[in-house]
Parts: sequence; C-alpha cells; structure tokens
Amino acid sequence: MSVTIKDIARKLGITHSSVSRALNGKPGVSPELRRKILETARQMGYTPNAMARGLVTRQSMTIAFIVPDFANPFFVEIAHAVNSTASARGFTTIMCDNQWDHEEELKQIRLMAEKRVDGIIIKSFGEDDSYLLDLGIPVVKLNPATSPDLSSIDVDNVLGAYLATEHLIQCGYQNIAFIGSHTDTQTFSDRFQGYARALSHYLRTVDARLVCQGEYTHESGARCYDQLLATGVPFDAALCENDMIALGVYDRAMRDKKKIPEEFGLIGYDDMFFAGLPMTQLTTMAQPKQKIGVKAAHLLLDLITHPDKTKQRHLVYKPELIVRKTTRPI
Amino acid sequence: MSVTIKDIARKLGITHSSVSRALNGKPGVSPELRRKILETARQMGYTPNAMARGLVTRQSMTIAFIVPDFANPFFVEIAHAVNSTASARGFTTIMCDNQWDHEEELKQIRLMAEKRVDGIIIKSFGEDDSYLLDLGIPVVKLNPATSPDLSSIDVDNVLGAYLATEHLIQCGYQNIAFIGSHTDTQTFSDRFQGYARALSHYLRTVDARLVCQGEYTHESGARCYDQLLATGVPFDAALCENDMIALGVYDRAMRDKKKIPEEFGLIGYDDMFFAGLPMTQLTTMAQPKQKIGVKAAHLLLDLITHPDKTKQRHLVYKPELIVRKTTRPI
DNA sequence: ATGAAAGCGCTAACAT
DNA sequence: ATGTTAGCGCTTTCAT
Repeated sequence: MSVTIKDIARKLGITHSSVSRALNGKPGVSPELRRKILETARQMGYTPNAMARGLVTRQSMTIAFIVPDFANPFFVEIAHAVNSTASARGFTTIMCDNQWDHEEELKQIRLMAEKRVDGIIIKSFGEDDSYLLDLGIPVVKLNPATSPDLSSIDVDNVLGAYLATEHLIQCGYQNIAFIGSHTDTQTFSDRFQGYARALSHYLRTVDARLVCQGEYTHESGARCYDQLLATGVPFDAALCENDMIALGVYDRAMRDKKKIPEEFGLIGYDDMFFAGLPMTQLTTMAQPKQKIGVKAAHLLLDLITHPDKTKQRHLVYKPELIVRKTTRPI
Repeated sequence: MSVTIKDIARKLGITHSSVSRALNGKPGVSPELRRKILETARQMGYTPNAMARGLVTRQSMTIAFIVPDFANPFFVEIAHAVNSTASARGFTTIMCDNQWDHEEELKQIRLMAEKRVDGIIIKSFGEDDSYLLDLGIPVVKLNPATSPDLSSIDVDNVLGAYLATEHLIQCGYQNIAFIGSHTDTQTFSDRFQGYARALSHYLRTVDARLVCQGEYTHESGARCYDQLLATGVPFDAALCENDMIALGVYDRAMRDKKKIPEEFGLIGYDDMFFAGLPMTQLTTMAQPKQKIGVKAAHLLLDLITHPDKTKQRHLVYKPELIVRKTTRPI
C-alpha cells in the first residue's frame, strides 16, 4: 500500500490535518513544521491520492474530449490543442473516440459522468442534447449550438462550402460534384447546403446524380468517384467534404490520367497536414484547428473554474480557402 | 448534488448496502427488492461515483498511455488500438504527449500515479526506469526492456534498418545517407546501427558526412536533405528514420528534379497511412502498429487483473519491408 | 436476505 | 499554530 498523509503524520507525531495543510500550501502551519512535513513526505515517497481528494473537493481536475473518430487527423489536431491547453491549466484530458456509433457515444458520456469529469468538449453528431444538459457540468460543443445552455465553438460550414464551390465555378469548372460522408451529420448537411447555394446562385440547381456519400476516408472517396463515373454524368470538378475523401478522388483522377487541375478540379476541406505536402498540393478549405482546440479548452475551463464570470459563449469561426495546385488559376 | 446510493436507500426505506449489492449484481438481495432498487436508481437518475468506488476498491479502471508526440501518426495509430482494446475490457485510457520533454514525461508519470491509474503503457526515451519501477503498478514499455520487472513490446529496429539498407544496396544505390532524429533516442541509435551494419557488411563503413539528425518532421527531413547537399558529398539514396522525415526528403529531391527512383532512392519507416497513398508511394519499413497496440493493452490488462497468471513478457516483433515506388526494382 | 458499522485517503470546519 | 471531528460516496465484513 502506498503512503498516506496519516502515515506522515504518525511518523512526525502530529495530525494528518497539518500534513494536509502543509502539502497544499495552505496557511496555518509554522514554517519549520511545514519544512519537516514536506521533507518527510518526499523521503517517504508520498503520492497524493487524486481520487480521495476529488471525492471531497468534488473536482476531478479532468475533462473529457469526445469525438467520432481519431482516425481523422482533423480531430487529432484539435485534441492535441485541447490537451496542451488543459494540461497547462492543471487539467487532465480523457479522449474518447466512438466510431460514429451513437450508442457508444452515449456510453462514453455516461462513463465520463461516472468518472465525475469536470467538463466535456464534444463533437457530437446526434440531434438530441438533452443527455448533455442533464449532466449538470459545463459542456462545449464543437457543433452549432442547439441549446443556449450549452456553449459551442464552430466554424461556418455553409459559408466554407459556398466559398469553395464559388471558387471552382470562378475557375471555370462546369460540372461540380459533391462527395461527402454520412447524410445524417450536421457537417454534411451544412457543407452540402453551401455547395447547393453557390451552385444555384452561379450556375444551376444541384444535379442529384453528382452527389455521393460515404465515409471520411480516402477509400470511400475513391469509391464515390467510381460510382459517379459509373452514372455516366460528366463532371470536371469535385468538392469533397474533407481532405481524406479528396485524396481518394485525387487518386482515381490520376488513375484515369486526368490532368489536374486543367481537366479536373478538386477541393478538399480541413487542410489536414498532408494537403500542403509537395506531392499533394491540395486546394482546401482550412479551419483554424489550433484556435478551436485552444479556445474550446479555455472556454470550458473558465466555465468550470469561474462559472459566473464566464458568459456562455457561442463562437463561430470563419474558414479560409487555401488555393494550391488542384484547382486551375482563375 | 447528484444522487447517491444513500438517497436511493432512504427513498426505499432500506440501507445503502443493499443498494450497493443490487447495483453491483452481487448476491444477497431478493429478486423483487433488486428490481425495485434498479428501477428507483434509474428514475432518480443515479450515476455511480467512480472516485468513491475507486477509493475503496483501489482500482481506478484507468490506464495511462504515454508517448513523446501525438503529432506523429505512428503513435496515434497505436494509441487508437490501445484505447479500443482497453475500452472493450472496461478500462479508460488517458493519453499523454510530452513533446520529447523528459521533465514533462516525469511530471505526467507522477500525475498518473496520483490519479492511481492501474497501469501504464509508455514509449519512454530516457535511460533510467527506476521511477517506473517505483510506481508499484504494471508497466508495459514500448521500448526494449531495460529491467526484467517491466514488460515490453518492441519491434526490432536494428533488423528493420538493416533490411532497409540492404534493400537499397541491392537496388544498386551507392551512397546512402541516413536521416534521423535526436541522437539520444533508443530508436535512433538502433536504426542507425542497423544501417551501419548493413553498410559495412555490403559496401564500406559509414561516412559520417552522410548522417544527419533533426526531428521527426518533414520540415526537418527537408532541412537535413539541404544540409547534406551543402556538404557536397554525393548521395543517391536515403534511409529515413521515419516516414515524416522521408516526406521532407522526397519533397526536396523533387524540387531538385531528381528522378525517383531512377536517380534517387528513398526508404521511410513506420508505413504511416500517407506512405501508401498514390501520390506518395513510399517504400517503407512497416511495424505492426495495430498488433502492438492491441497486444500492449491486453498484456497490461492481464498484468492488472491477474498478476500471477500473467508472466512478464517481452515481445519483439519483426518489421516488414514494403516496397513501393521510391526505390528502383532490384 | 437485510442491516449496522467500519473505513478507503483526503479536505475542511470547528475547537483548542 | 495545531488537533479533533465529520464527512465525501462507496464497498465490505460482520451481525442479525
């Protein structure tokens, strides 16, 4: 068994409350006794028990970060920012990945509640947030806010997709496909909406045969490209819901010996790290991932540490088009 | 405040020990009472307090996964496997990333000890493992074992680098550079050793001017390439300590209009997901990441749940060369 | 089958 | 400045 404050107290012939005070830097201990306590604690190899402390303070100094999929580098980057920020403020982050499984997501939330995390940052994909509200702890959603009682940090996906599509049109591409993921995600419908708006604003209404759905993987992107091809409807450009998908499309277009960007234009989304690599050079819509992660963490921690002073915030960042080599010059 | 078992007990006019028994599926509660308890717990919105439980059971049902850098996809993939495996067995994983900072690493270990994690999986980069041994909990190192009291799962890096270098030689490259990371890591020295062995076995001893060190990033790889170039010593191939580095080298070689693989051969390490993409097609040395993660988690959890039945294990996996387009056919 | 009581390691009033 | 006491919410003997 490990050393407790009582062990230290016994060894020194004092009470454990003095030890607690000393160890926590609280007033009410004479300098010399404090020194002795610290010294003894050190040499006895004392390690405070966070569970015991948390039980009485009602704080676990832990937050949860829940996202659908850590195979997606986008979430990993945000996770990293969250983790560093939280860590710098003394909090530990537990990261959860639920493979787009709603049941699993609920289980994780429940488990985090049992662990008594002090707050949650979540990219959820369901509609219903009641279970988040019931938790009674601060929650920052990485989705558009559905309830004023939850905070949210988001990027304007409609705008992003609109701008990307607009760019493709201005580049002179005529038949622009949209290749996305699950229909039931907010992200999909927002980006699709932006795409549809730009299309009907500049060209014509959406041709449903030019819309394809799958997953957030390059395999899925490749598959969608092939499906699109199979329909026989011509297309000379594609807006992809994210860079992974775009990569798969890129691959297939190269296989078909299409000249990029001359004969085929391609825009991804998220500016994942490989998008900027020399061999990729993918035009993409960038989101301020770093900012999102840092801000989400700070917001959540503020909500935790001074709930009153922090106003519930709902931030919406703007995405930014990064033009590289997969779209032809305007 | 949230609902406790005492609240449930009070409401039902019974003791909290019965509630505890019922909730934990332990014997000693009549079927009907159990049913009533479960029902009441549900409708009162009871959520067990893991900290309180952990305090008495001396189990947190949590493990820690500590690696130098989550910007490295290699670690992310392993983390993912660890996380899923642990989760399936009812354990939560806390992931820590310490930016190759040894002080930070120690801090994290200490913090995890305070949280009373039940075990640790760690890719450590120091020499001294005494602080890990002192913890008194199971530890699985993702490095070669330094102490018989720690378990370890590792891949033979010397062999891997040897095989890669051998391949480059068999392809007919004459002047093979080694581009790596920090000198002080075990990984570096192992892979360098494999490189050196193959070189002196087949060609000649290592030319120190063809060895360059930096970090695990493509920027660093590019920088090293330029440095190598600046020395004026000719080189027509490079073995990189990982794929990120190789990417940077790839970039620069393309910039210099070198024909790959005709004029310049390149081998990476780790088979990160982008290595296999059509636009990359990097020859690389693959490690069984999935296997490592899953095995590490299982081993650790076995060590935790039945310490006696599990023998301390030291596994060494074999790496596998994946030949793609950055090395010319033999 | 149920209840009573002790205690996990700690913090925080409240005494002294 | 130090000690005493009472929990935090839970599991676990030990009685009944």
